[in-house]
Amino acid sequence: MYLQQLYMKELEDILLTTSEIPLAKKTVLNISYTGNVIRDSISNTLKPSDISIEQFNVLRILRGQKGKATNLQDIQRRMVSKMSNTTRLVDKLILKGFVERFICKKNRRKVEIFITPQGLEFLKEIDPLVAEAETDITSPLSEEELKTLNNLLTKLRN
Amino acid sequence: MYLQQLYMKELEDILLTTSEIPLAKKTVLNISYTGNVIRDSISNTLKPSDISIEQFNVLRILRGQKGKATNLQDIQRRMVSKMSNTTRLVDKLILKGFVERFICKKNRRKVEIFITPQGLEFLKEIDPLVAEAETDITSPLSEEELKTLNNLLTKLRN
DNA sequence: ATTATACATTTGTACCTACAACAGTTGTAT
DNA sequence: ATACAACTGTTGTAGGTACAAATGTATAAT
Repeated sequence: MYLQQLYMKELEDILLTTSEIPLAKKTVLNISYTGNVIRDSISNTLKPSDISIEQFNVLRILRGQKGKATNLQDIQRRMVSKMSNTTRLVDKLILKGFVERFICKKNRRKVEIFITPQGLEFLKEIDPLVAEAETDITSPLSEEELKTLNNLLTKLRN
Repeated sequence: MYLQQLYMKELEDILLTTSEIPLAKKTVLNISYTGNVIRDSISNTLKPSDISIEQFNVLRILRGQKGKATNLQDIQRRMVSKMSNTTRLVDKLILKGFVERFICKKNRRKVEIFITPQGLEFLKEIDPLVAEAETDITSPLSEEELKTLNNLLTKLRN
């Protein structure tokens, strides 16, 4: 806790200096840092449930398919962070009983992945916890500010 | 390339929907995703020099010390992302000859870490590349917009 | 002086990411 | 029909992250 506070304080200070650091560098740092803070927060929320953010995201994507077959490429396309290895992530979800994997009959190169009832049940339990964390994270900003922030981030990515 | 574009397009679509997703969830997703995009960009910039973002950040911190001794805690405090293991990062920088490590004589629990002339030379070469990437990333936004973005992110973190 | 406590770093383990090499499958062009 | 290229997923390796336990050192309490 002590270390964490010191560390935050130091970076906060850097990010508050209007000058000194070029604006471009400062912005890049600020987004990266905020992203990490958010990641940590969500990660802590999920920790008691013994699941990583990555596994959680895959599960949510599968639920979104509503029973339709999903192959690895589909999953990768929908992920927030690039996934060079969805294979091994799915392996772990299979071990937990949250997911099933079959070879696609129409195209044997593909694998079809489904969420199990246990997977759905699990998601149902942690969804509200994550939603709470999300509103908690964004609570310092008004609705108007959040909209502006979203617009600026989207514009930044072109 | 093909996959990458599809993937981006899909998330971009999600982030452009004004409704459907709660604003808090959308914002969290947007910041995380933008952070990843930035990370990838910087990472690609550093790739030809065979150094990771993390190692690069440690080197920059050491340079900032201007020859003063730096221990592991100091480094951790200044890092953008939490570092549960600076020891092994430093190990790799030592192997590359960019850094030296000594046991602190005043307090033998501590280690003192210094950047070597080769480390400084290396930084000098890649600094402009990184700066260019940073201005490139932020180029879609005006100076005013960047300032607003920084303020909103800082406010979000309280 | 001895013991307990805090500190600074290292080490071990499990998981994730990036990249490259590989293997099996499919589609296609001749 | 065969050869070749493209597709889909798996596996191996190197680095990074999070957490907990271990090691060695310094400081405080008694």
